[in-house]
Amino acid sequence: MKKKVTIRDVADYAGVSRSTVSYVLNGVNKMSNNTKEKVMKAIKELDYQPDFTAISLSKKKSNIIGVIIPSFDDSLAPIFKENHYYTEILGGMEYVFRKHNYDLLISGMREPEDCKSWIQRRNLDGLIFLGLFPERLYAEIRLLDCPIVLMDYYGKHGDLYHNIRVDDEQGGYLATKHLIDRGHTRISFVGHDLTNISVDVNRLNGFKKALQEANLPVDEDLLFDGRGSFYEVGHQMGTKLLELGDKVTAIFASSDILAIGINKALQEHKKEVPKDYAIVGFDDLAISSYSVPSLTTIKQNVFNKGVISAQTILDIINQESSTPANITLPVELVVREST
Amino acid sequence: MKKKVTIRDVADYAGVSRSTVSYVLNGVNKMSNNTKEKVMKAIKELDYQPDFTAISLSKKKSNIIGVIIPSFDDSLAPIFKENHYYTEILGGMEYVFRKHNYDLLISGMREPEDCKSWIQRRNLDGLIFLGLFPERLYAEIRLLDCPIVLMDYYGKHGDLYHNIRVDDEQGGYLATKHLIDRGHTRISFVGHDLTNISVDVNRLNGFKKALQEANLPVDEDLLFDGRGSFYEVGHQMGTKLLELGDKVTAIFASSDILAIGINKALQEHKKEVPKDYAIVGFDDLAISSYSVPSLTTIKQNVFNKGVISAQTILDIINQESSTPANITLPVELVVREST
DNA sequence: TGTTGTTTTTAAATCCATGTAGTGAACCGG
DNA sequence: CCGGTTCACTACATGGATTTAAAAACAACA
Repeated sequence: MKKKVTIRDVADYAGVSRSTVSYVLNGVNKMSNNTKEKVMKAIKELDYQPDFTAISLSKKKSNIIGVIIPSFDDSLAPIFKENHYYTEILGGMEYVFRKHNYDLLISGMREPEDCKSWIQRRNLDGLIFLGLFPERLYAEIRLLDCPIVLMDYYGKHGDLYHNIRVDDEQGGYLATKHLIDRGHTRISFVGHDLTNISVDVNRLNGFKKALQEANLPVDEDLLFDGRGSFYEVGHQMGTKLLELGDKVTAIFASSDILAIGINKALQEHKKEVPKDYAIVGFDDLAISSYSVPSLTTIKQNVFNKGVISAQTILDIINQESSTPANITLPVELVVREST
Repeated sequence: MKKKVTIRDVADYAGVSRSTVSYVLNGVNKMSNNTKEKVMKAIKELDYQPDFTAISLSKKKSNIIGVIIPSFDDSLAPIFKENHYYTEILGGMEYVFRKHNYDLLISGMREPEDCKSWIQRRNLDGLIFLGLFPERLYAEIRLLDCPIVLMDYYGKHGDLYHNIRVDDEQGGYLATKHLIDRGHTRISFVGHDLTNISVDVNRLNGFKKALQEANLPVDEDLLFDGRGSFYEVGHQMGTKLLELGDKVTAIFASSDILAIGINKALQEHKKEVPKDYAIVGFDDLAISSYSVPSLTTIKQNVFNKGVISAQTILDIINQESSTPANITLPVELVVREST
């Protein structure tokens, strides 16, 4: 095991002081070309790799961003397993962070105190909250003294933070209007975790708006909501829908996984999609086009959402953006076989 | 912005030296109970959080494990997007690491040199290689002087590393035998990236073994292989299979996503599964049961694979395990609607 | 009381970089 | 040739912990 090459070795080898090496490395532009070359040569010949740990300690900056995802059951596994929305978004973040030499730390979260100590212990440069957390968390994290970006937050502390969302209401509207345009008048809405600050409420609002615009009644009996596994909820709701008989001919599900669960339940009961029931989902995850029939859905560019959240937090860190801003990304209807 | 509480503050507050605080914190058992209590009290009252960065620098240990995933197109996004195998496994790792106060850093990889410098810069305590990399990488990483765990590696450097796999050959065998038991004699194999050291080769071997055992010929024309997007490959191969007419009645796909692509293509051409074609996949990802029809598949406990790889690398770090060992986990046939 | 041995405690060096404050040399105009 | 400025570079303190080696405190015994 050979010893690690440090800045000191480079300095000695090049016959200069450590500060000089540091300056050359950090591009402080006042060294002579001669010295600069000597140092670069030494760095190359010794294969010197600066130590991020030492840099972090010295600069009080870790080049690490923490991403916090709500975990249940003390593990992220069920979320990773089912909700590909999260993993797709992480892909977008990783793409940006890698380019800027940042690393990405992922953690599930139990208590607000946990993220506080996580920041302090790891010297995190920023925190991205991905998903919906208990409302009191948003009050507490304000005190964290660390750049924060929220995603999909609709609660009352929204003005305090940078916030990336898509136009959920417009999405609900487009989905529902599409079904209406196809001639459907008895449309059901299936949501998940429909609290008053979730994305689903906004998708539901879009749903209602489209109905009203078409002078169709909003039948409360056709609105569904569930907790737990998205697929399971969809599957159960699909079965429930069947009991309603011809009171329903179309379904807007607030997420693709829900829609896929519904689709599965309907087909298990020998119903045909889209002949017997039309279904529209939301998200446009990869699996939506794999599905049989492929799923009409509201596409949100999840990858791009990850990219933008990453860029936003880097902007805050570099002081290029300071006043909290809501960024709302557009959505788009993608028509496939399920309608 | 209040200043961070350091070990020095704790020491002053408790009226002892910094070393004493450090000793108490690290459980070096030679302090008097009296001092111990004083220090603990100070820690609690000042809400002291030890700084991992400083600890890393001092101990040369970061409590961070790097997970390297093959990336194409300079981004992990396509992989995260499509191949849920990776994300499910990450869930298992995160579960273990969280319990042990380790964090998980994820990175795509381009060159072996990149991981070398990543380890050095971040002082990583261990590295897990998830997926298949160019063979020369496995020769080079041996020199890294850092605990390493491989997953799904079948190459010639296997003896040098701890290696977690499932019984791929047995899986291929079980899948194929199941199809044979169902009366199929003309069975096609669809693989992905079928190099001579991939998991797929072993699944193919199992496939061949089952055929031979049943005295069925191995028809090279029925063996397929593709590169790129799993779903796309499956979809293309599905279309190709149709051209073979009744030369094929059943398909064993070496991964669920392939199977789902095949299924989609077949159904687009009005073929019925399992009536016209029986399909068996491999992995048992969550989406396999969502699929229409739900997919018969070889279940590998992906979550558990993540758990075991995480535990293994922690064991190496804690010197509880030193000689490289292959761990082969069992697989299991899950029969669903597609056969 | 002095000697020896053990247990606690601490001062100071270390880990590896950054960055402030300061040094000496070259250069300038007068 | 002198005072002032600029330039190129360096010594050293700093960040927050660990850890070695040494000092202090205490105990036991003659």
